[in-house]
Amino acid sequence: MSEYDHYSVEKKWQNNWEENKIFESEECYDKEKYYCLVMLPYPSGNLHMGHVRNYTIGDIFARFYKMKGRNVLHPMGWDAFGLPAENAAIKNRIPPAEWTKQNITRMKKQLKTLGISYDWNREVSTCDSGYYKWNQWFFIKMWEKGLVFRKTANVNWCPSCNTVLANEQVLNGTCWRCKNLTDHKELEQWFIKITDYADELLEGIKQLATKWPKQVLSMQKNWIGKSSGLEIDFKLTCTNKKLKIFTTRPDTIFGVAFVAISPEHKILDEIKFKITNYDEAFKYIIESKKKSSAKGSRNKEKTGVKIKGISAINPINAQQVPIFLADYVLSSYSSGAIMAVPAHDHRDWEFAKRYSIPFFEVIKNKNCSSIDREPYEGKGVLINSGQFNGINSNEALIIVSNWIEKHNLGKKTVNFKLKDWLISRQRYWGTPIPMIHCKNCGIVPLQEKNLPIILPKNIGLLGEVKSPLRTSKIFINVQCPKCGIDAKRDTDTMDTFVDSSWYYVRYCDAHNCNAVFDSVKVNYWMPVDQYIGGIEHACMHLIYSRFWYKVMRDMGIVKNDEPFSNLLTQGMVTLNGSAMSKSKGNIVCPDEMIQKYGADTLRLFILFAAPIQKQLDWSSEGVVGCRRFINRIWRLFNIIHVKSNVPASEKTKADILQLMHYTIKKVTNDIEKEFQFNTAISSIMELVNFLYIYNHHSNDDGISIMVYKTVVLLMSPFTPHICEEIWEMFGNKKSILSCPWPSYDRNLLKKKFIEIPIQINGKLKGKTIISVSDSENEIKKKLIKVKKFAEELENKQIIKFMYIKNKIVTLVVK
RNA sequence: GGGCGAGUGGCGGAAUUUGGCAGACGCACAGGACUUAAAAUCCUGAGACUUGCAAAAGUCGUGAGGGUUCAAGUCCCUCUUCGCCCACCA
Repeated sequence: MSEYDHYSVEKKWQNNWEENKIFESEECYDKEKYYCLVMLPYPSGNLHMGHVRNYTIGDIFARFYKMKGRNVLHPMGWDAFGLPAENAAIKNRIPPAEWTKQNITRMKKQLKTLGISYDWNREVSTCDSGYYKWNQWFFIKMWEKGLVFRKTANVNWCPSCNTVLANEQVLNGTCWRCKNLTDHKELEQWFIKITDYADELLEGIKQLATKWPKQVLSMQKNWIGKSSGLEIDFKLTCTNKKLKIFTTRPDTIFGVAFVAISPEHKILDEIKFKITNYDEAFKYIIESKKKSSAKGSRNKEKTGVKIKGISAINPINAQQVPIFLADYVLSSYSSGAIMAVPAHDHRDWEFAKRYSIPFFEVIKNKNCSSIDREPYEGKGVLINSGQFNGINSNEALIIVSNWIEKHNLGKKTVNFKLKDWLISRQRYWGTPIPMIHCKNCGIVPLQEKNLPIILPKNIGLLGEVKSPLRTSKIFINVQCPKCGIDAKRDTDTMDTFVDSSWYYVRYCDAHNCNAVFDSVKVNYWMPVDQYIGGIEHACMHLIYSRFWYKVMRDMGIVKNDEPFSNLLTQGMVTLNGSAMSKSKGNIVCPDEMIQKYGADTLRLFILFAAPIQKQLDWSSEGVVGCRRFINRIWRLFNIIHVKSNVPASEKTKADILQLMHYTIKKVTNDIEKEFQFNTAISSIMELVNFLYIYNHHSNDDGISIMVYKTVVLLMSPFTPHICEEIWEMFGNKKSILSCPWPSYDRNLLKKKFIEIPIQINGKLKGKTIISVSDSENEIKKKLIKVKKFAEELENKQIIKFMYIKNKIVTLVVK
């Protein structure tokens, strides 16, 4: 038999699968389903090793569950809108649509050479009008429900991408895509009211507790950032205006030393005539604005300015306290103002120290450390707190809150860090927003029958232009659907995260022209049984999708509360420790590997090299080992038919059968429960190694062939091409995918004889073979007969003899 | 500063669920067989140190230190280093 020729075998089976439509899911709703989904890629032009890892993982699940008899849905599509296409267009003068299409064609071809089992019938591309029509449809539905709204706000602005960004898309003050520093701008924009679902998004985390990675859940929890507290009105002197502050520590209210407000606080305009040092304050406002948008906005140095001529009145005891403008108070969180209690909050403490503001303690510190040296942020008994003295913090939280509410001075509230989702973008390559601005009627949504609004093709993209759609007169000018007068279309496009917030339901009914999808189909396939992707989407895509699904549920078009039952986040593939990216030019392209070693080898290697949740630093060094293993499997086909003239002993036979059943169990469990593909593969390697030895020493081909077939079946999700080929060589006419996944016999899992270690005084002194049915006494008798241990125990007194069943014998001697 | 996770041979990693032979499997390495030779393949070796011609024996060993236990990579305490995420959220 010749050396394994991966090129022709892989080509053969890829064609065979396509011709026989092996990967198409059945429209058979009484069969148990399995929906396996990988995060859809952006068609950047080339597959990199991160993609290979991601899609191979998905393929293992898809093929495994198919063999387990499930009706598997394993679709693929393209997150095709977005800025890189536009940038490429500006740079190379290729229309974004064309550039995107070329890239999709190329990447699809690459995916096929990897042998991933996608049902290409359900392919979606978010830049197709047949897809984005439904973005527009959702937008209008949400507008009708009040979930889409327009407001003027201080929004994040990326000067390099020339567009606004959602909160989630600003990472450490930089743009999530281009990594440039972002700015703030006061602009009127489209928002989605994701905050309406903040509580439910948080609650839902409990439901996902064991099925999503902890890290993702804690990131989401942190991002949603719920905190319960009290909103309190502080009256101001010299005016009848009130200032709302938010606190989670009402128990410290007697310790308020000052009130701090954000320099961007709106009340400043209303009270400016009362401020005697307005010039100074105004200067500070301008400066802090500059600082916050400048580089390194996360400076820890707290600065502020005391407002003169006006003070705040603590409602609990009518004490007057000074008001400070302070840059450490966020304008975007709650009311943008706080009551500062330096004795019990480290930020207020730092500020008070810096500006020499006097303060005193109101919670007794158990550790007796002085508040002059550090603030005490723990709980304790109230002191210096008038009628509340002697009460415990936890009780005081409730009592003070009730007191404030009873006297109409404020109310209990809940605050979230989560902000409404800003979804308009001043870019071209995205879904046009289906709204019309009419002088008479205001904002008017398009009628459903007029959807989609097609994104016009002939737009001159010269860069630097904000909202390129403005330049198209044909696009902009329209008649108002309500009153008929000349009106203008909205020229912004939607954030591309809208596209990916619901694509997983579209796959269930990918080409429906009449509705976003047929609920019967969606209710069969959803939720996704296994979702796979990178952790970088923990707080963007994965929150948006959960939100969108809940909206669809409330629209009555889907059931359930959560879209993704199980989530697996694979680690990044890096090169010399840094992420692969086009701009760094350190992308390792899979094509070369596939050509040299074959897709099976590459798939096997990328799973074997490291646990999938961990980062994998790329090195092609171990690849040969995987290729060797594939060759060993290939060669076995001939070897098992060559009979040796030595009969196998009963023990050897029992051993190989035991190992085979153990391996089936191990591989099944590793795929199904543990997501540990590296150990699944190594256990198959052990079985193969043993099979080589067994076959060498035995004339029994029946067992060899049975074990070999099992190996091929177990390997087939990992290395499908070679396994199909061998399967066919055994005379099978149907794809190996139609063969049931091997099962194991519990009775054969256990060995009859095992080798166990013997410890004396905690040190390993030797090993002995025992029968699993031996009792402690039997073992004791056997052991004393062994010369070595007898010598070891000479002149010594056995204090303790322990036999831990089938694990260890341990002696304590003196 | 807060949260999550991790530290095991020359390297990737296994064993942590339920305390019980640390280093599975693979890479790289060394020796051997086959070959005119090479590649490929097959066999053998290998944590470190000490003693020994050798067979072998002993000591140490999972980031550091301490504890519980007959027994700790695994459990408890203290510390440390690294990675990721969030970061003045009152």
